Amino acid sequence: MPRSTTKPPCPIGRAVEVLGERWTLLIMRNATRGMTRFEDFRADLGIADNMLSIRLARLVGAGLLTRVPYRNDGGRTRHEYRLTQAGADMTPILRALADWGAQHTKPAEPAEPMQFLHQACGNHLSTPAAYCEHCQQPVHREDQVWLSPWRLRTPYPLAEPVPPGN
Amino acid sequence: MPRSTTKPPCPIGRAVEVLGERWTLLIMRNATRGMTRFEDFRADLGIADNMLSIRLARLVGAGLLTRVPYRNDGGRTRHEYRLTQAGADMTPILRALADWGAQHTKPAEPAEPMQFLHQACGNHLSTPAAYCEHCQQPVHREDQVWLSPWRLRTPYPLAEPVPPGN
DNA sequence: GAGCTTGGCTTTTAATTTGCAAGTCATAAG
DNA sequence: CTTATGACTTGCAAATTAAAAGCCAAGCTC
Repeated sequence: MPRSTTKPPCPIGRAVEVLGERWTLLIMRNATRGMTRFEDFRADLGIADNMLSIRLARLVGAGLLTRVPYRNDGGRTRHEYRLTQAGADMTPILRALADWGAQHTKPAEPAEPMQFLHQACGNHLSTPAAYCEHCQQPVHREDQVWLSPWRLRTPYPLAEPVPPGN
Repeated sequence: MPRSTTKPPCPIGRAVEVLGERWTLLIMRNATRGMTRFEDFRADLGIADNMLSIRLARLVGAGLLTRVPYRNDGGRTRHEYRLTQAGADMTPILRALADWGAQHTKPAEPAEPMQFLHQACGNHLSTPAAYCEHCQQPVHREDQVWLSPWRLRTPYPLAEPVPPGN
């Protein structure tokens, strides 16, 4: 993988460089759920153990996870992998993936849907929508523009989807 | 890639099955920016053309993009790749990736930051936070719980990050 | 009007990544 | 004493990705 332009100016591209390898998002999902141990990741994901080693090392190197000793086996110290702040900050990404997956894909076997709840009251947390503080209102997709100054000095609208009927 | 459990009960896992291959997120980012043509994707991403063929075909098959004819070259019809509704619904994922990338990674060369604006007024759109309609307030990470019924019948809190000082 | 370029691919072959199996080392369990 | 567990590492096969070349029709170049 000769990453021609590493560390591109686009933050989405940079996020994908760190998070876009196979297994990485699933490891971070499990870590967010509270999983910390090598063997638990291996068993839950069904990932090959050498791959898991490499992925965990990369995530530690990238600062999303950190190795915390939890037992001393004679000469060898056992570590668990805990989220750093950068790792914890992935929750909005995971939430967005979950919402998309729930809306646009179906499980092989019917399953109860995943839910996101407010601990205090137990009610559902609403899907986060873009919000304009200035206008004090939510803004939907077709009313937002993006600005990527390294490509274009002016804001551009998002591509409109083709209407359902062809 | 012997995907042992395809179409898992977890919507994050299902989203990753569709979106998690190399290049896919970047193709969808560019499509969201209005890119539609094979040659433009190829040139912008630096992806090998055979890979691009395969990825576009998979995205069309998965219903995120659709092929729309735009020219008839004698025997051959040229198509462009346009977003479907499912593809357009990826904006929150891209937004979340951009926010994370902006906060936790740095470009090789300093660059003006990417911005998300309200077309009507030109002001910034705030980062979407989880919101509890019932309590009428935003809910931060440590006050939310997730429920994944196929794993556990009770809601679980999200893992806390280790504090910065080791 | 012969030749070059463009757009969108497909095919072949090479490099890289992933997966599987086995090995290691030290403590714990039976 | 034997087996199991946890967290790896190493070696090799299988799958995925990349690089390169080829194709085909239209359009443009001189």
